[in-house]
Amino acid sequence: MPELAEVEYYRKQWDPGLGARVTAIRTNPKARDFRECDASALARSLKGATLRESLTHGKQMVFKFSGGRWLGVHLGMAGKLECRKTGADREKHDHLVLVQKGRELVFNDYRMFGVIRFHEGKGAPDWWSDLPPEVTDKAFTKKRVADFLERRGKSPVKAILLDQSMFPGIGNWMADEILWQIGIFPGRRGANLTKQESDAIWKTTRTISRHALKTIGVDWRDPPKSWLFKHRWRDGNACPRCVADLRRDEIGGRTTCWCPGCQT
DNA sequence: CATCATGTTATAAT
DNA sequence: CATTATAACATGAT
Repeated sequence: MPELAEVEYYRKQWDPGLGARVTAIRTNPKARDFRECDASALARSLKGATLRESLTHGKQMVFKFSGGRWLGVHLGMAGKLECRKTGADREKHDHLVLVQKGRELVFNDYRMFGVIRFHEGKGAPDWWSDLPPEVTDKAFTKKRVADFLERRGKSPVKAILLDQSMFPGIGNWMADEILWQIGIFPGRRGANLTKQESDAIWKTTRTISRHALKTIGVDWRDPPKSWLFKHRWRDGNACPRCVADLRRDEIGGRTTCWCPGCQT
């Protein structure tokens, strides 16, 4: 479910635990989410540590603890973070629970496409420090986007927008929204886009990301009704901007919603 | 029972 | 070798 704004929303769910010690850990070490780290070593190390800070980067999150302990969380397709009061019911797919006084910080992920990472050491781990510039950052430039469209020239632009090495945090709904707002058909090949279209992808990626962070990212509030967002779920829904009915097709390996009237 | 889901990646194909 | 397409992952909703 989560793209960059949803990830920001979930990051904040653990804010009540900032400044507090972790008194105990519960893990489900068999969960696929632990395929990149040792769940029992993580549990041993985090017990007694204090949660200091949390950050997002695209779809990635990191929770920093006292003693140079770094907990990485990727929500995959169905992961979520919750803060529950002590004594709340345990749920079926709670795979990591950080117990604090009066509360529990829970990672729940029924599909187990998420990833938990852990690092102990002074500096940031590679999985955090080696990430590409965020799309809202100054370092995310028109030129980087233009060069990338060229390099991925044979791919449909929809697939290019989903590539996390250039567009960290962009997912299926945001990619559709970007192309719909500009009026580009998602199946167009990267190399066939004009300079104007490339610049528009750069700009619209940033405006949509910023707006989503200010709405969904704050309190799961819907983005503006004028966006494709709320209209994209059923084939045949009317385009909010023209008379055409929206279509859903598999483009770039993912179900894609687009408007045959607006996107060419 | 078959299909689909806001994600990533190992492997196959070009 | 570099890039692109496909299958697989695990579970639940429709």
